[in-house]
Amino acid sequence: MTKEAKFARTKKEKLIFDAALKIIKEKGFHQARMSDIAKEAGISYGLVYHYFKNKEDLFETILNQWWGGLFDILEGLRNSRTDVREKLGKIVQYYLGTYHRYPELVTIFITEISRSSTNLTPERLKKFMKLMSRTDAVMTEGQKGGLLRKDVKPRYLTYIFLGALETFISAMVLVDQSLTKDSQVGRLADAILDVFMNGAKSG
Amino acid sequence: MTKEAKFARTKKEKLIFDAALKIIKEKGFHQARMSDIAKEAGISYGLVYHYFKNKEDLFETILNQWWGGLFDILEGLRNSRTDVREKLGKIVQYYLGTYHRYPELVTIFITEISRSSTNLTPERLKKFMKLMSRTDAVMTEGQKGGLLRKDVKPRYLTYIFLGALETFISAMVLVDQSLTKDSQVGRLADAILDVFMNGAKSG
Amino acid sequence: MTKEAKFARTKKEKLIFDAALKIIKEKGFHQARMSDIAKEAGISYGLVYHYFKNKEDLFETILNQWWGGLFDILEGLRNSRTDVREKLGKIVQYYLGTYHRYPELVTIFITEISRSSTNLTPERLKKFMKLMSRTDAVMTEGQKGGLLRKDVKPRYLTYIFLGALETFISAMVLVDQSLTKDSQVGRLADAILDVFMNGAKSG
Amino acid sequence: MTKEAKFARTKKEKLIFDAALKIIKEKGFHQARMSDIAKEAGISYGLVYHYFKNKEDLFETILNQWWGGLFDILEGLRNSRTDVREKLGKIVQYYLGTYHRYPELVTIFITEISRSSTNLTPERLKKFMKLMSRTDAVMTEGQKGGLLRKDVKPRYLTYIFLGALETFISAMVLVDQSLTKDSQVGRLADAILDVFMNGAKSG
DNA sequence: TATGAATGAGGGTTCATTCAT
DNA sequence: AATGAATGAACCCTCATTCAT
Repeated sequence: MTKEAKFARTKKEKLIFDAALKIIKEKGFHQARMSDIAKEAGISYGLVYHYFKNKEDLFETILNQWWGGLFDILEGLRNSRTDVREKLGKIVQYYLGTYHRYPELVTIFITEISRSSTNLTPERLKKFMKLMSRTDAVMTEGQKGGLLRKDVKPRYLTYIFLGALETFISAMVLVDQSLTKDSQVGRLADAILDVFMNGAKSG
Repeated sequence: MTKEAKFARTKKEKLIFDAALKIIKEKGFHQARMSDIAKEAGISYGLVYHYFKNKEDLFETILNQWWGGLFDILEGLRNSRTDVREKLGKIVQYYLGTYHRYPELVTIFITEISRSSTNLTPERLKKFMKLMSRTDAVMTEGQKGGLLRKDVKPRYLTYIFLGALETFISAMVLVDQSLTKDSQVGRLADAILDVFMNGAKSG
Repeated sequence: MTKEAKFARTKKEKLIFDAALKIIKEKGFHQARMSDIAKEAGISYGLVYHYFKNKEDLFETILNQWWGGLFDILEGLRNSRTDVREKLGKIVQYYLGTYHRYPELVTIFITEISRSSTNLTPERLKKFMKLMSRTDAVMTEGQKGGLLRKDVKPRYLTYIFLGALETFISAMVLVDQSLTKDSQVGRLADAILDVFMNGAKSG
Repeated sequence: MTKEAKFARTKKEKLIFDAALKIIKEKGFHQARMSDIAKEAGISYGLVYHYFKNKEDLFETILNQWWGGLFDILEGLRNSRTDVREKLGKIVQYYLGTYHRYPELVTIFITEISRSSTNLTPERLKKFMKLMSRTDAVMTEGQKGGLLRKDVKPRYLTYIFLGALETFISAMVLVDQSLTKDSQVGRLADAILDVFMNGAKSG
């Protein structure tokens, strides 16, 4: 089952979805105009409202696309026996992998949600907090298992880990770098993880 | 010379500046209304235009306040002989110290600029790139001096370092945590730096 | 010949008609949406256009249903030899009787047409004027026959008579009162007529 | 204190108020467009929103103008010792007098409120019910004092009285009749009252 | 300096109507 | 007959900016 199957019941819906993705990435949530999206999708203005209740609904659909996949991953980590590094690797892979196929989706998440408190409805904050606490759990588990240092709060490790990961991606966005090969994705994931685990220090 | 002196030629100007800071933090750049800012400042909205050319000008002034201080620090690092860790510490201190005194300013920078490509005018992108390359230089220097690992591109180290730092702060913003004591600032700075340098791994 | 037969050539047509009646009563002419009507009728909204040219046509059909019956009555009064009170009684009975069977139809007539100049197309005004002049004729006849006072213009008597009648009904609508028994209708008709003829004064 | 003083704090407000009155009379509440009102008032679109929060607020202001005066009258009747006929006369005079000076205001009340259940918000229904019960009280008092017949419910008398009055006026509106002389107002009032009290019957 | 009235270009949303299937 | 996707003209409301006082 592809990711698209989750939301795109019709071809037009997918068309609008992708157009919205592009426009929001360019202009941000608030600046994205419905008319821009319609034009980008090559359809009439009113048709957007045929498929989505309103702007908010369209945006929520987009975000849920991201959150859905992410929570699937996080859920999978809960009962998994793999070690911390591998678990964090799964998270990195979700970010990078999704960026590989849906660059705009990841960009929107990072720039419009992960940071901007402006767009944080209570509903969104709740999801965000869930991401944090799930990652915390991985960190705590790592500390208990003796793999992660105990002198730093798990929440702080979460901040640093996710921050490194997200900024990495958003910086790539700025210079419009795309991940065209799967090997690239793997190497980047390793770099991020390795620096997080072993530090930037040499030796 | 105080930071205020750089821009606040008059008391009213400072009043507007601070009001804008607060409103932009709450609502974001685009959502911040001039009338909100005027109301917050306790003046008529016509007067804002007496002191600032327009919305853009007001926002640019605010951002320059941040950039000015940051570039002062980065400039100071160029010819300094201190080691890498200390140099990065200076950057961390600028972020945290400014957050201590001007929480909104740092928040705005991180949420509205550092990530959001939406607000990136060419002018702003230039400044952003300068921050990147200056930090790159520190990393490169660290690699040459044998202090930083050489198997990761300096630019990548920059991403990870700044990302960890910025997300740390923006996450604190979300939970509305403030840094009331200088000792807190120091400890946080150490934690961030230590994890960046030595990694999250125990032992 | 039933009233329905006048317009409802098909079952679907009747379905739409009744749905429109209900929706218009609830929301008024302009606020009634074609989609509401279709949904109420349980059909697709495209089909409404198969049976009625457009919104205006549908509404006109509804109003003609009312006017048709009313003019039948009024026509019957022209050459009738019955006295004034009985003639006015026939009018009252048409209003109350139709309200009994088609509450919405009467409501719509009173609220959307009888009063509101908003919805008055020249066509409708013409019909309205016809009602007035026909009632005038009854009043004039009553004056000539010595049954009605001559010191008040027939037109004024018409205003007062129809006004009392219509407000009576529209007020009942407000409190959602329905006429479930024929005896009720008769009593109400008597009350209205009696007050109109003999006045509210005691004795 | 003039009626205008109650609402029109500024000249522009009055300008908008009068323009709205005219447009609403012509098109009805829902069909009245803010742009029409602005154009009619000879001002820019946005200025309407400077003086009135929104369409609803503007319309409410207009209706309160009517209700305010009417309730003043009704309140005055409560403790008054004058007889029923005179009390009802006061009500008639308020309607006709206001129509004399503000034809649109009365028209709007009758066509858009008194009848149309479409526009009846709970707030408005409350006011409407107050009018009814206050008039009921006058009728009841008349019955107790032996002046009005007791075989008809007070509420029914209210319906007939107000209905006659309102239809009288709305019919005048239809034929665009205006009351230019005060003497006309008095004579009409007498006619309505006399028919209501003594009936249409001759002798 | 200071005020807030005034302007008008947008942008979100609704809904009657058409039309391909 | 029947469906509902598709269109686009309206219409409400916001808000940056200007300007007379």
